[in-house]
Formats: sequence, structure tokens, C-alpha cells
Amino acid sequence: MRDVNLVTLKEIAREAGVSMTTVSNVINGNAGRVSAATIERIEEIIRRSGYVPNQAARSLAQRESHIVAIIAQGHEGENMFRNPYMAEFIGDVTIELQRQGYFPLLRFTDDYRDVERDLLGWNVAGAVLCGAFDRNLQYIKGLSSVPAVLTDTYFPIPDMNYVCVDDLTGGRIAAQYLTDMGHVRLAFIGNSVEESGVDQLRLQGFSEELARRSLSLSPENVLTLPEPEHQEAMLRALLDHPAAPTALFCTADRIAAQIIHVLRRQGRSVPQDVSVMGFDDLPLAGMTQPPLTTLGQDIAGKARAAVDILVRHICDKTAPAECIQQDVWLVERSSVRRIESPAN
Amino acid sequence: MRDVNLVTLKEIAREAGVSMTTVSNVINGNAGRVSAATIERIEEIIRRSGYVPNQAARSLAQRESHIVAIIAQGHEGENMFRNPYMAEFIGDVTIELQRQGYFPLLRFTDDYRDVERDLLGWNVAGAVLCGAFDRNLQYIKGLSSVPAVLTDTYFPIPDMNYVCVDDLTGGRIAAQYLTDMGHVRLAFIGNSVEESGVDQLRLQGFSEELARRSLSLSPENVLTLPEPEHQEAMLRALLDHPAAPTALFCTADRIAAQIIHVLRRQGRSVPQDVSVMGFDDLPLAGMTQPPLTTLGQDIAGKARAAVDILVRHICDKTAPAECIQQDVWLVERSSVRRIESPAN
DNA sequence: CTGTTAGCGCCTTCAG
DNA sequence: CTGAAGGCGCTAACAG
Repeated sequence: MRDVNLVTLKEIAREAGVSMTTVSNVINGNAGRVSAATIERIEEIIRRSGYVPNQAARSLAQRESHIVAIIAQGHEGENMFRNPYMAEFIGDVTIELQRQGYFPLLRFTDDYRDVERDLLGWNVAGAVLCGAFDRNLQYIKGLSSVPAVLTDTYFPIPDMNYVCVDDLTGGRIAAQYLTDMGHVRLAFIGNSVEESGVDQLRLQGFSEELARRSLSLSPENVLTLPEPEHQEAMLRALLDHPAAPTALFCTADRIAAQIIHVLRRQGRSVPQDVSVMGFDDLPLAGMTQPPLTTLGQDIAGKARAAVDILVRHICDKTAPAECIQQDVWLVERSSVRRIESPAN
Repeated sequence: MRDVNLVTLKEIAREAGVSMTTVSNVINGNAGRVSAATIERIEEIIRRSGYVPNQAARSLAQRESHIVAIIAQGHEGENMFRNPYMAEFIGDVTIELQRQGYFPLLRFTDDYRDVERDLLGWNVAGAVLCGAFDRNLQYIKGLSSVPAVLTDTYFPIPDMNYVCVDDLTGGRIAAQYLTDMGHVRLAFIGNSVEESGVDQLRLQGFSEELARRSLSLSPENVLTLPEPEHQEAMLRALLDHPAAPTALFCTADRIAAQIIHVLRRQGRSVPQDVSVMGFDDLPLAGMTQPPLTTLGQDIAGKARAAVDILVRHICDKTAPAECIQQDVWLVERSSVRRIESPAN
């Protein structure tokens, strides 16, 4: 019916006049178990015949596939890759996984039962969990003992591998920078301040640093970016009064870019009327007008760290949990203005 | 060793006091072969036990997995998701594949042998090929008879499923619009005009429409976007002379956004000094300054079409090849200025 | 260094 | 409507 992979390990063995075990050994690089001459001969036959091992059979026999699930939490039907940070990070994870010989299986979901199905059903070698699974994490952890690494997630689970950036310090740096620039009335705009641990930590760092400077962030100035159709109204409500904030700290460059865009449509200029800061330092940060002052992080490095940890745990199931927290740093461009004499 | 999926179909069968065949039939929805009462009972047990079918075993027995490979061509180590069009499209394909019960396996590669390995090794149900595999297509097609659909690729292979947009007309519309706005000296900036069929068609449509208006595109005004460090020089060479083009047609919004950014750094204003047009109408097109005039296309619709075709061919191996070409349309914003009296 | 023997978990004939 | 038997392609003990 289908022109499937017709050549099998058994046929290679017959052709070479050896047992299947021997062929299996040369394929899996179990050197030392096979003589150089045999290896040579078998490899030649494999090359000639275009043999490709059947991964399903391999997985079945070994009780483990070389698949690694990349799980991105998002609402039903939401395209996670519209979030440029997510796209970039998952792209980097994919590259790294491939480099190490794994097959990345992608899953967008909001339901941990899907994750369970993938992890168990495929006897996945490992999983990279991206984003804010905070409310699902407990289930996921209990599901199985598949090696996994959590990224950009905060939930106190012991014995879990984590890779994240120093979001707390990121918030602090932002507060420090903005106040150093003379701003005293500030606002915070997140993705989902309620649900995301990342947002919460950035907010915490931001607030703490303000407090240390005897400033404070009033609750009505802590916002979540609404749907595009409500962004104008939100900014109007936020800015159209005498004691309005003079600087907005956004937890993502994408948010900042959208905010800048809406501000301009409202006839406010950045940074003359309002200053804006982002987070992530994605390529788009250099392309907004004005170019965005933001907090940089090493996304590719984070992806590499995540995969390294994962592979380490795949190879050694008893390896102790690892937690990596990477630095963030200020990237100064021109979306924040200096206020000479504090307004008000 | 590993806490793998311990409950198997066999155990369910024993628990229910029926044969494995019966359980298999209820799992695979082979209704009609099992009595309602039995179905009920078995489903209850499955639910209670948290049974998850082993996909590897399923794939092995059926000689086909429910995996669909998503192949994105790119150079070794290149993060394809930095291209926002690619990210968006693959995200949409992923969503659609999941909705239909398939598992998306991601592969970034420039080497068709990787593709072969994936397709054969996993007994993949199908494949979605994204991007310009033009020079590899002949190999891929020959590799196996796995159902596949090509997107945004042009290479005359008979009996292949294609999904693309009407790039030729896109080029025409751009030429028409720009000349209607009074521009007579134009330039074309692509991703890789040499290698990409998409770019070539857009260029062809663009040139043809110009020709029809007795205008022409001189060869030195057909360019490929260079690395960031050479973009300034390129634009200087292009624009710093009396007969410089007054409008630039870019084959991607991302290119246009970068160009605009570099132009501004050079102190040229868009669209007063130079007009710029993009292609794709991604979210970022609405966020550049000035907002980008571009050609719109329905990316999610394209993803849906691609997956629909694929599924149709997975279900019916004899289905005739399908070719879908979607419309593109002008999205007018403000990156193109009207020239009243043609300069020169 | 090499071969033999059992499965891995499921699906798919074919009989009842 | 249900069951029994064989095999998908590979790996993993064991024996030699």
C-alpha cells in the first residue's frame, strides 16, 4: 500500500551474513562489541541500501523514544508563536535538541492531560515546558518521572529542573533606571500579572526597588495588557489626568511596542510625553520608534542551558535537580527621557 | 527504572474480562464491532486506570505513526522562528495539526537527508514542507510516497500538493499601486532572489506590470537584503545619487521594517524621502513608523488549507494532487507617499 | 567478538 | 459480536 521503508535491520543482517544483534550494535555505536572489519562491511551495506532505522520499533523495544516534547502553554487555538519571545526561545530549543539527536514534538496546550498523553504515549525521553504553567505544574510533576525542565515558570516544586532569568533583579533594574532618570510616578504593564509568576517577580522587584527609594506603585497603576480594542481606553484612563505616570515599565518588548504604537495614535510622543521600557531585548526592540530601552537576556543561552540540563537528566536519571538563573542587563536606547525637575 | 506507562491494553482486557481485540476496537472507535454494554464497561476501566495507548507500538503495528513532520528549510543553526512569517505560519499549522489529532514533529534543516530520516524513520503520516526547498525538492519527492504538501515553494513537480499565495499578482499589485502613486523609479528587495521561487514570482509580477506601463526595473535595483552590517552601505549605494529609486518594494514585512529602520538611522524619512512597501501584513506591519503599506494574505487560512489537503491525502492515498493559490490584497497604510509631478 | 532467544504493546487477519 | 494467534522492527539479556 505505502512505499514504506522496506529495508530492515534483519535484511541488512542477512545481506552481511551476521546476526541482527551485530548490526544493531554497529548502528548504535556499541563499538568494542564488533570487529572493525565487520563494522566497515555493515556500514557499507547500510549506506548502499539506504537503510533507516525504524524509530517506532526502537522506542518500543527500549521503552523510550528520542522524542522530546516542547510544551507551550496557551489558550485553546492560540498561536503561541505570535509571541516573538516564545517563538525565538522555542526555535532555539529546537535547534539545540536537533543538534543533540532528539526529535522535538511540539504541543500547544492549556490542558495538562494533553501533556500526560504525549509524555506517556510516546515514551518521551524528556520535556521542555515553556511558560506559565503555574496552576498545572503540580499535576504535571505527578504525571510521570519523565525528565523535564521548566522555563520561565515559578512554582515551588522540589526536585524540579528550572531555567529562568533573574526576573526580580530585572524589575529592580528597571525601577532603578527609571527613577534615576527622574521619574517618580510609574506604571507596570504585564502579560497576565495574575497568572504569570514571571510577571509577579518582575513586579515585585520593581515595587521593592521603588519602596527603597520611598516611592510607591499604586495598585491602579499595575495593569495587564488588554485586547487591542481596549488598549486605547486603558491608556487614556491611565494617562489622562494630572498625576498620571510619566513612565511605563512593560514586561515584554512586544507589549512595549504595542503600547508605543497606541500612544502615537493618541498623539502622545514617546519619550517626550511618556517614557516606555520593555523586557527581553528582542530584535524588534531595536526597530521601534523610538528604539526601545529594555532589559536584555540571552535567549539562545537559556535554550542551550535548558537542553543541556535535560540531556544530562535523560542520561542519568538520578542526577540532582538543577536550577539556573541567568542575568539580565539594561539595554539603553531612547524610549525613556530624563526628567530634570521631577514633575509635581 | 522509569515510571513508564504501566497499564497496557492487555491489562485492560484482563480487567474487563474480554480479549485484547475488543479493547483495541473500542479504543479505535471501531463501533459496530462491539456491543454498547461492553464499550461502556471498557471505557470506564480505561478512564479509571488512566490508560494511554503506546504510540510506538501503534505505529509499529500499523506501519504508520500519527506524526506529521513540519520541515522548515534554513541554514545550519539558523533559528527559523526569527522570521515572523515563518513563526506565525508554523504556529498555525501546529494548531491545526493538533486539532486533527496529529503530532507535529519539528525539523529545521537544509539537508534533505534529514528529511528522509524523519519521514522514513518515523513512518510519518505526512509532512508539511515550509519554504524554499526549490533545489532539494526533486530529492524529497523521490524519497518516499509520504503524503506531503509544499508551501511557498515553486518547482515544477507533477502530482505534488501545493499551497501558496498568488505571488505573481502580489508583485503586480505592488507595481500598480506604486506607479499609481506617481513613482517611476523603483527598487525590489528580496530575501534571496536567487534561490527563492517566491521572490522570483513577486519580482516577475512586479517587472511585468512595470513593463506594461512602459517602465522598467534596472538590474542594479533588484537586491537581496544583506546582513545587518551591510544594510546601510547597500541603501547608500542605492539611494545616494540623482536617479535613485523613490520607492522600495520589499518581499516581506520584516525586510521592510528593517529597511525603514536603517533609513531612519541615515536621516531619511519614510515616506517623504523614500517610500517602502512590504508583503504579508503581519502584526508588525501595523506597528512600524510609519505604518506599513503592504500586501495582505490569510496565513491562518493557508495553514488550514495545507493541513486539510494533507489529511485528505493521508486518508486516501489515491487522492489527486491539489493546488491551492490564495489571493493577496493591498493593505494601504502610510509608508508610501504620492508623488504629484514625477521627479525627473 | 558474535548469535539465540524473548519480548516491547498493539493491530489485524482469521475463526468462532 | 468476540477471541486466538501471529507479527510489526528492534533491543537486550544471555550464551557461546
